Amino acid sequence: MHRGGGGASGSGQNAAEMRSFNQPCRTCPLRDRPGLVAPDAGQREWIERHRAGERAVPRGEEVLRQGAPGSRLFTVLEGVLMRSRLLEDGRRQVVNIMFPGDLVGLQAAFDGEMGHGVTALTDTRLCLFPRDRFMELVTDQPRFAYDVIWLSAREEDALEQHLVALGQRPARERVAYLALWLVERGLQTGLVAPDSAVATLHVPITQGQIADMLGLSLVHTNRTLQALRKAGQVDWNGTRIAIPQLETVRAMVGFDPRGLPKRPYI
Amino acid sequence: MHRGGGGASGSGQNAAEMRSFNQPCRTCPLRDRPGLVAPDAGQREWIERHRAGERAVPRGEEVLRQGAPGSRLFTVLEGVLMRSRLLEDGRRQVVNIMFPGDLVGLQAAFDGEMGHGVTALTDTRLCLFPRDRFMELVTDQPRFAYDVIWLSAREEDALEQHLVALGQRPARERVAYLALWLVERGLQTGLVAPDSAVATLHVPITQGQIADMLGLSLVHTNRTLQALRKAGQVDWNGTRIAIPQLETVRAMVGFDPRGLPKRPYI
DNA sequence: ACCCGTTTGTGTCATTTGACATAGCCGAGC
DNA sequence: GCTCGGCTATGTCAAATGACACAAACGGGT
Repeated sequence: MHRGGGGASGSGQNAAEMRSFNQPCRTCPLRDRPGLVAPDAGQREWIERHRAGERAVPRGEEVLRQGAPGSRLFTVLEGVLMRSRLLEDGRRQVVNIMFPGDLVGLQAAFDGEMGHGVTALTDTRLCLFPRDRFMELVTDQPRFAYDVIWLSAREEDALEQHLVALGQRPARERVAYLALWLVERGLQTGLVAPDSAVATLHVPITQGQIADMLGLSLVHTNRTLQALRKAGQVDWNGTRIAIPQLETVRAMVGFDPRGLPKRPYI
Repeated sequence: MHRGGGGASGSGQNAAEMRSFNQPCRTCPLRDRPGLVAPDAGQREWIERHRAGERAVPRGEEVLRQGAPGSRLFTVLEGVLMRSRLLEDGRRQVVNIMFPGDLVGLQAAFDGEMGHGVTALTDTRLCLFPRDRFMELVTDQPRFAYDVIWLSAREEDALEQHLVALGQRPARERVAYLALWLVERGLQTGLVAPDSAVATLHVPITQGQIADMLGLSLVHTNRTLQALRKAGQVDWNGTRIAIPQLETVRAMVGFDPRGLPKRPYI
C-alpha cells in the first residue's frame, strides 16, 4: 500500500457494527438530495418489495471483502465509502469513492466474486438488495434496467477520468484533480454547501489513502498536499477538503461541467 | 500525447471509408467465437429489427469523435479499436481497447456527448444501433437489459484493472500487464490461436499508443519493450504481440483467471 | 494522565522516468 | 529509385518521484 511504508489493516469488530433496520422509502434520506432524481411512488413500491432492509456501517468498517461471494448489492443512503483492489503482494489501488445514491456491488453480482473491497470512510447507511431479487427488479421493470445502465455508464465515466489523471497528470495536478472531483461529487449529493465561500467537503481520508488512490508514494503525497496548501489552491487535511479558489482549480484541472447531470438511484 | 514528442493526427478520409451494408444475424461473424455466447434465434430477430445495419471502417479511421453528439452505439463485429480521451492541451489517455463483441458508445447514449474518441486499430466491421432504437431494445426485452448490464460490469472491471496497473505497477510490469491483457482478450475472442506454442495477437499498435495507454513516455516505453524482449518474456513489435512464456508473464502480473467468463453480445 | 499505534511532517539520498537531440528504418506515393 | 513522414531506436542529461530514517502531533483506550 502507498508504495511501501507500514500498513493499516481491516481493524476490529465493534458492537455497533452492521446494525440493521428498516425504514420505508418515503423517508429515504436520498429523496431531497440536490443532484439526485427520486423514484416516484410506483417505483418506490417495487423497491420496497425487493430490498432486504438497511444496514448501518460505522466508519472504518469493511463492507464487502475482495474475493468474497458477493451475493448482494446496495445503494448508499448516507455516508462515503472507498472501493479498492489489493494485489497479492499488498499493493493497494483505491479505485473510486462512492457517494450517496451510488450502487455498489454490481460487478460481483455477475462474476460471483468481489473484484474489489469496499470500506466505509464515514459512518454509513446502506440499502441492501439480495442479488437475485435485484436481478428480478431489473428484468421485470424496464425503468430500473434503464437506471442501472445509466449508473453503470456514469461509473465507467468516472473511472475513465481517474485513468486520465493517473496516466497523464503530474502529482500536483493529480491531487488537485482528486480534490476537485470529490468536492464536485459532494456538491452533487448535498454534502457540500453550494453557497459557502469556500467549497468544503467533510470526509476523513488519510494521506495513505490518497496516495493509494493516485498512485503516489505517501511521502510525495504529503509534500504535494503541502504545496497545494501553501499555494492557497487546495487545503486538504485528514478531516476535510477545502478548495479556496474553486475556479482556479477547475481551470488547472480542465474541469468539464458536463459531468453533473442529475442521477437516478434505486 | 505520449508525454511530449511530435504527434500523429486523425488522418485522411479515403474512398473505402465507412462503407455500409447489411447481413442477417444468422451469418454474424461473432457467432462462433470461443469466448462469446451467441443470442438465440428469438433474440436475433429482435436485434435485426432494431439495428441500423453494418459499417466497415478501415484501419486508422476515427469512428466516433470525442465531443460529438453520440447518437448511436455499436457492437464490434470484427477488428480491434482504441478508446481514448484527449485533454485540452493535447495530452491523450488511451482508456481501453475494444474487441469483437464489445459494445461501444453507451456512455454517450446518456450524456449526449462522447466523453472519448474511438479509433479503429485494424480494419473493422461494426453493427450499428441508433440510440433510441437501442434503448427500446433494452427496455422492451429484459434479456437484453441483463446483457447490457453484464457488459457494463465487465467493462468497469477492465477499467479497474487498468487503473491498478497505472497506479501500482512500475513500467516494466505495466507493459507486461498490458500485453497479457490484450492477449487474453484475443484468446477469448478467437483472435489468438489457443494451441500455438507462442501466444500471439496480431494487432498494429504503435509505441506511442502504448505509451498513451500506460502513462509512460514514448522513449521509456521503447526501452521497456526492448528489455522485455531481451528477457524473452514479451516480444511486442508494431504488428503483433507475442508472449513466449505465457505462464511466467501471468505469474509476474498476478493474472487472475477469473477474468474469462463467456461474454454475451448484442 | 499516560501509552501506544497511527498519521503527518521533514531531511537526505537513490531510482525511475522524462526531456531533448539525433540517427536509422520502413512504407507510401511520385 | 527517391523522397518524405511517421515510427523505432539510442545517448546524455534533468526532473519527478520513491525509499529510508526519524521526529512530532494526534487520538483512542485504560
